[in-house]
This record gives sequence, C-alpha cells and structure tokens, in this order.
Amino acid sequence: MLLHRLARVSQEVAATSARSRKTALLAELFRDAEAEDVPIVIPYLAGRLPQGRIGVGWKVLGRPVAPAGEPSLTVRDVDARLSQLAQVSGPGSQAERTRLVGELMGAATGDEQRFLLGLLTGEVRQGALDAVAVEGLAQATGAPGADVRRAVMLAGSLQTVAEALLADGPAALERFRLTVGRPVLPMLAHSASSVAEAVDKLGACAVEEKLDGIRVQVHRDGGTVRLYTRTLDDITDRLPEVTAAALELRGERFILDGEVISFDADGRPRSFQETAGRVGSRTDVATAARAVPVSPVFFDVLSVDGHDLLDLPFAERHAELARLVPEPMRVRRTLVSGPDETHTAEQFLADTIGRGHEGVVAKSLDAPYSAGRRGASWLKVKPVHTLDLVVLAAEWGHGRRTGKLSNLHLAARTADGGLAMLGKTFKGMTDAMLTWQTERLRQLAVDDDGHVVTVRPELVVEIAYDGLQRSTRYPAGVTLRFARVIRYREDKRPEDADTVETLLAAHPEVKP
DNA sequence: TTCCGACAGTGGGGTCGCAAT
DNA sequence: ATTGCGACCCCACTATCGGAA
Repeated sequence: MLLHRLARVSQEVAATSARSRKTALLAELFRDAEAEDVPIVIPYLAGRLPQGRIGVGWKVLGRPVAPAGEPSLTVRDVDARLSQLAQVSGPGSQAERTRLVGELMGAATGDEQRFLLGLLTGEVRQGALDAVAVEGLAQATGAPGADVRRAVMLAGSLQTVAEALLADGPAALERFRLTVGRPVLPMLAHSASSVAEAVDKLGACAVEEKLDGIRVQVHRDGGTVRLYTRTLDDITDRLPEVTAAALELRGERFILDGEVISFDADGRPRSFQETAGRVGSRTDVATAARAVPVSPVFFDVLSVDGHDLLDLPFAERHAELARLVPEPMRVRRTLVSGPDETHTAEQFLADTIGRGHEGVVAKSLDAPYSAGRRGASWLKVKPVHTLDLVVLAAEWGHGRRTGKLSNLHLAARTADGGLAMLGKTFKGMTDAMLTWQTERLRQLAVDDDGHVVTVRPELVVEIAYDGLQRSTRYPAGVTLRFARVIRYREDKRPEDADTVETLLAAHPEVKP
C-alpha cells in the first residue's frame, strides 16, 4: 500500500469531527491493507510507529526538504527506512539520522511529509488514536468492539491483536488471555475534588493511600520476575530489590499491581523527583540503589497460580492480595461503608498526608479490574493549593489554540519588590477564557517574538497546584507541580499577589 | 431530551543517557 | 566538562461525540 493513501485518509479523519465517520474511514483502509502491511498500517493510523520512539525529534528532523512531485513510497519502504534509522547510534549518529530523515522526506510528497512529520514527532492530531483505531479494526474484521478492546488491553499492544485478527478472524481473540510474563495495561483512576464526593459516588469503598512514586506491574513465574511501568516498559534490570521482594512472597506465579517508592531512614517517603531519578537510572544500578533504595507497595493482584482475577470484585481480589503479600508491603487502607462514614475517610486522608504521602484513592469494592481504562470505580483525591500570581508573558498556542495566547508565565512577588517566575501553565482555560486572555494580554504586550508575548506585569490570576518541587530552571529554586488556572482576579493588583516567602513557608519540606 | 463516560488534544517539570560542542 | 536533545516518568483540564438514562 502506498503511504499516499494513509496520508489522505489521515487528512480526511482529521477533517471530520464525527467519531463514527473516523472509525469507518479507518476500517475501510484496514480492510484494504495486505497482510504484510497490517503491522505497519495499524500503528501508523493510531499515530504511532511500530518501532516505538526512534530518537527523532524536532532537532533531528532539521530543515524542510523539497517534496517529491509524485507519490512513490510504500508503507513497507517507509517502515524499512525507519527501522534502519532506529539502529543508528554512536558518534555521528545525530547527523546520520538527520540525513536519513532528509532522504525519506525528499521521497515524500507534501501530504506525505506532513503525515510523516506527525508520526515522527508523535503528534498526528487527527482526532483518532488507539481507541478509534481499535473500533476501526473491529469494524474491518466483524469482531465485537468490546472483545477487540479487551484483547488489546490484555496483549498490551494493538498491533499484535490486529495481526492475529486479520490473519485468523474473530476467533483469534480467544488467544489473548491474561498471561504471567505478558504485561497488561494498568487500570487508571479518575479525580474527585473531595473525599466526600468520592464516597458519595462510590458508596461502600476502600480508601487507600496514594503513594507518589512510579507505577509498577510485577510478574513472577517461579524464579523469574519481570517488572513493567504504566506504559509497559520493562524495567526489571533497574530495580533488583523489587525483584528480590517478589521472590520472597509465598506465591509462585502471580501478577501484582503497585507503586515503587523510596523511603528515607525515618520511613518518610522521598520526593517524587528522587524516586523517579532512581527508577530512571540504568547505567550504574548498584550505586543508585545504595543511594536511593526503593520498595514496592502493592494494592491489587490480577492473577494467582494461573487464575485470572480481573473480573472478580475488588473485595475478593484484595483478599487474595492479603494472602499473598504481607501487610507492610501493601498500601495502607480503611474501609468505608458509605456517606455516613465520610468522616473516617477524611481522617484517613489527613493521616496519609501527615505521613508525607500524596493523597488517597477511593475504590469501589465490587468493581472488576478494568485494564487500560480510566474507570469511574477508582477516584483519587489530593489536596489542592492555590496562589494568586502575576502573568509575566504568554506563548502562542498550537493546534486548536492557534492564534490564541495559551501558555502563561507565572510569577510570585519577591522580598525585594520584584517578581520571580515559578513556572508556566496552559491548563484550566475554557475557550472563552482563552479568547478573553488573548485580547487582554495583547493590550498589555510590550514585546512579541512570534512565540512569547511579554506583557506588563499587571494581571493577577488564581492558580491551583498540587505541590512544590525543586527546580534548577526557575530563579526561586522551586516550581509548581501541575499548575492550572482557576480564574482571573481582576479585582486584585500585582501588589496583592502572593510572595515566594509565603509559598516556601507553606511547603517547609521543600528546600530550594 | 438530557446526562455522562470515554477520548483526544494541549501542553507542564524533572531526570537520565547519549551525542555534540 | 558542559550543553542540548529525546525518551519517559509524573500529570490536569476542557471540548466533543455518542451511547445511556
């Protein structure tokens, strides 16, 4: 199949807003793909490369290349070239990658170049990624959508399921069962603004501490242990102490879900930055492990001794977990019967925060494990802090925010009467706010370099954030975690904005 | 008819490893 | 030795579609 066809379909998908139409367009393309093209066409139309990320970003892409006049590239050509590109490493590799990308782009028409650019940068922006591709695949093969979705979650890969499905038809879905050693997409949580709201929605539930670490899925089959992240990367080699802990457990074959986190000598959780840095260390694991040892803390079990527990209610899964994993290696929790016991849950949240953790997750006791879904049966609750900050500048947005000033530069007042930038945010704005702030900030503009519009520091905005973290980038030595706009405070003047001093005082555990 | 669940988009900061400078 | 880039951890929030209620 020609790449040209994919580029055309992608454009058409982007141009339609109806999801049903997007699905139909993808299904038609999938039906027409030859068997050898399927493992390429499906990920491409889901906005990903079958090779995963291959070390090509904006810099490596380099300058635009004159497009070819006539389409000639096949998808298999492109795939072969990108596989070659992914292999390039060592000195001179960046230039070589740039050369290979240039060669590929030069063989592509304008439409194809735009499509490839999206694929290589991971930003196809056609309003359809995995979910729509899965639905399209179901439609193309006549398999029930729910069955295809489930198979993809269990396989952890759309591509694998697509190949099997197109080769052997709907019966192939039977093959995708929960298997120890094959990671499944983890279940995710929604947010609730308070414990009361969460308990109100869920009724009887478990309220568990939420640890600020790295999600981990632990597979043990006898003496073999494998560890996977939320996106199913294999991180076994980086966390030997987690492997050792898994081997200490009583069961022989199981899949556990939990969090990896580092505790200091006093048993307090280290900052997310420290834990994440440790988990990211690959070159000298032994040294990293001595400096920042990590522990697994589990909250769910998906499989024990060959039994698939995914469809069991959480209460039953947890009973299995308690049999398998000793209490210190499980998250702390409390059971709440319903809204009458909201107070218990609130007390538990307060205790959890007191122990230095992030917040809590309320979990319905009768819900199954919805692999790969952001189920409404898990609700996280974290304390939210707010600040009044001054807008220093704003950046021109992209995509649907093109022509709008989007990303705000935020500052707090300093002791000497100046302003210290604390970070940026693009979150929390409605379309109406975007329109309003674009207009207002343009009135205050003193400079526009085409990317950043600098303004007179007169506008005050109320910002919500989850916490403070150390920063080498910003002048106060700290930055806000997950900052988002709540509202503009036109009733306030810059002199009324919060100061760095009060911010630091509110987070004594963070040292700039 | 209205409500709400699921998705995609729009980007944020930090850290590590590697290549370039 | 330092700097810059890309990958990958963490993530919030809004708009929209389309099925559920």
